Amino acid sequence: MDGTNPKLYLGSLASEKWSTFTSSHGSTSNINISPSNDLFVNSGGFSEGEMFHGFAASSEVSDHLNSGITSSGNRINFMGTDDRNDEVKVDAKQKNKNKKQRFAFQTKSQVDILDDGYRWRKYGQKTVKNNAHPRNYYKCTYQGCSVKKQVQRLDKDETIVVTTYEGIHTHSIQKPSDDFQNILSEMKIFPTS
DNA sequence: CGTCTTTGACCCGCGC
DNA sequence: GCGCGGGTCAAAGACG
Repeated sequence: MDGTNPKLYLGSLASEKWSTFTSSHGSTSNINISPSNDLFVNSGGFSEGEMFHGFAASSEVSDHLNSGITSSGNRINFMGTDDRNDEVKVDAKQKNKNKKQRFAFQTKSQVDILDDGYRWRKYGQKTVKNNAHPRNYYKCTYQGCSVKKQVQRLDKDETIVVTTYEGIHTHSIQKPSDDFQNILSEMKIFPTS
């Protein structure tokens, strides 16, 4: 529409230091973050055949993600969604609880909310630790659909908005957004070197 | 009026 | 068990 449209962020966050994520056991980690600066995905990936905002949860995507994770034993490198630098521990119990599908990405944008074609109702706002900017909570307004999303700016770089989706929509999109489709189509998943 | 936002209260898991 | 951090509820208000 105009110059305020969100743009895919292709900056240099990947060069920043990584944190260490330690799970109490094996393979399916709670947080799987691609080191690429424009996209990160967490919570165990997607199931075959599911669609998420035009992202096919294909094995191809999963493979890319898996190959993008440096894993040795229980240790997985990631870059925190909330800019934490500390060590985070997650046990098996918590992992099973957090089984919801999660999907997050960063955009460089002046506006917090980007039109993704769905209707959202804001139901909360919280100030989070170590971040001057509040986190906003939204829920899909479609009846029976319980998809949520969180929107938050990075503390270090307030031009960057982190949007985290949780869940899979039980319905089709009502008002397709060309802007958002463009963003998705520009996204790439880079394997870790 | 219907719809969405604001905002303090409430709740809950976790670490000390 | 208590406090903290983070997620949600819901009453009241804003706005078309």
